This record gives sequence, C-alpha cells and structure tokens, in this order.
Amino acid sequence: MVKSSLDKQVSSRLGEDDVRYTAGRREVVRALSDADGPRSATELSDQLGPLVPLSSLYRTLAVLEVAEIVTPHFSSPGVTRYELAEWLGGHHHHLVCVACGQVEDVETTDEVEMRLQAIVTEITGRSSFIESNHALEIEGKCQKCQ
Amino acid sequence: MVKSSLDKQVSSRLGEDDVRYTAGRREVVRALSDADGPRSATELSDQLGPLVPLSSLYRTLAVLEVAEIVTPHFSSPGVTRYELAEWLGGHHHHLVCVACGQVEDVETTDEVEMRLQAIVTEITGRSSFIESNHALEIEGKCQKCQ
DNA sequence: TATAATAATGAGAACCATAATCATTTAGGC
DNA sequence: GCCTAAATGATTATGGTTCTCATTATTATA
Repeated sequence: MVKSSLDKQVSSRLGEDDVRYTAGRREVVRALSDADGPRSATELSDQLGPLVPLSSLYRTLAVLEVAEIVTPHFSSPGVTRYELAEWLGGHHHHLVCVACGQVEDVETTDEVEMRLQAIVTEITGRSSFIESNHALEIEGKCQKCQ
Repeated sequence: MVKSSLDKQVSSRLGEDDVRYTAGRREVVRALSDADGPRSATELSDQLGPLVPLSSLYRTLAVLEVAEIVTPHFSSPGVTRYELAEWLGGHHHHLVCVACGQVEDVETTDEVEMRLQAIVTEITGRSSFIESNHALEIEGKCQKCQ
C-alpha cells in the first residue's frame, strides 16, 4: 500500500461523512500504517509525542473507528489496540505473545483463507448467529520472549 | 462435566498450590460452569449478589487464573471475561455479538478442529513464533440483535 | 483442644485507560 | 475576509480493576 494512495483513500472516505482529514489525524493514520501490528493509544502517544495530545488521540481513534478506517482489537487486558481496517490494510491474523503482550500481524494465502472461511461457515451454519467477520488469534511466544 | 467432578478437579488443582477452595471460590467456579460463555466480574457480581463482594470476586478470579482453572478473554473494550480453562470446560470457540457484546460458546467437531489446527500450523510454521493456543473468534449478530 | 502461623476476606482507597466537558482555535463556504 | 461548523487540547469525570490493611477464618503444631 503506497502511502499517498492510503491518504487519498482515507481522505475520500472521511469526506463522505464531512469529516476533515486534519494534520493530527494524518499523523495517527501514518503511525498505524507504519506499524506491523495493532497499536494502543498509549503506544501511539509514546511514538508521536506531544504532536498529538492524548485527548485528541483518543478522539481521533474514535472518529476513525466510526468511519471504518480503523478497527479495534482486544487481545490484552484493559487496553484497546487499533489497526487499519481490512479494506485499507488487508486481511490478516494475529500472533499474540502471552509473555510481552505484543501483537504481530501475519498474512495467509487465499487458499488458507478459503479453508478458514469454510470452517467458520460450518461452525455458524447450524446456529442462528449471522457472521460478519472472523479473527484467528494465535497465542504463544514471540521470538524475543522464548 | 458433572459438577461434583468439577469441584474435585478444581479442589485438587488448587491443593497442589496450597490454595484453599473456599465457599466464595466455589460460588465463582459454579457460576462460570453454569454459564454458556465467558463472564466478566461485573456480570458475575450481578448474578451472585452480595454473596461474593466485588473486591473478593476480582481476587478470586486472579487466583483462579494463575492456577489455570480459568482463562481470561478480551473481546469487548475495557472488560475481561473469564471462563473455565479448556481442560475443565472443553475446547470451543466464540461467537461475539458486535451489537450487544455477549459472547457465546460454540463447539466444533474433532474433524473441524483438526483442519483448524492444520491452518494454524501452516501460518506459524514459517515464523519464529511458538504457538501455545489458538482462538477463533467469530464476530456477527446474535439472534436477539438481528 | 488451645495456640501459633498463615491464608482469605471485605471495605475502601488508589490507579489507569478511556470518555466527556468546554472554552478556544482552525478551516471551508459564501 | 467573515460566518458557521468542526477540531483541538487542557482538564475533569468515569468505570473497571488492583492495592491496602485491618479483621476473620483455617490449617498446622504443641
């Protein structure tokens, strides 16, 4: 994903809702697009520094979430991490380190993804639950923590 | 899982760590074993009432977690839900309702589970990540919220 | 069975991530 | 350039969770 193209897509998506793509919001989107996994407000704040104050950061993440530019993830206690929505960042799954809590993205092939989707369909097929998305979270230890 | 058998297993597991299986802790284990999905401290407290005060409830959950009798789940913002560990409650996956936040357990067949494990192994195979567990979280809408 | 030592309890305070408030600043449409 | 609406940022409030500490209960030992 080329950055200028990303900015265009985000800007256009926000424009549909009459939401402005301001400098602070650009910073947040850029930080998330540079990251190799979901990031929490605190982690983003550490990285961005006083450029984007915490209160603005939280609001920006909320704005980006309702615009579906960003999706929240809840893999560690008490903290919400965000990453670019699938239509911007691609479909992938997560390796969650049970030792340090870091979350890493991992891609699959289309073939694997189809097999996974088949499993999900089989599981939900007999229930009255209507699936909108699935997430395969793999827990274990990352290279650093072994 | 018969209840008396569950109590015996929990009691024995706690005994190994010289941790007592007190009345309050029994109440929490029973509530979790009755539930059809993970439950938060608040939800358990609503159900148990003043029988188990909140501060004791949180401590009990922490104790049960380190004893590996209970596992935490993080599928909605800011709240941790617990359920019996797999060796007590069986392996299953979750249907997470994006509307009301409720989480429902769903079982799979061994055959489906093997196919899922194969996918997980393929995904982690080329990485330096060492898998210890996986969780397939299916998001969507539960019957009530459709 | 008394007693000592250790663990568990419960009320309350503290903590931390996140949300809400509100006065001020900024940006787009005329 | 002005006017209106949106965005910002400092601050305060909230809610889930953890910590503290004095009290109570349980187990081990005499």
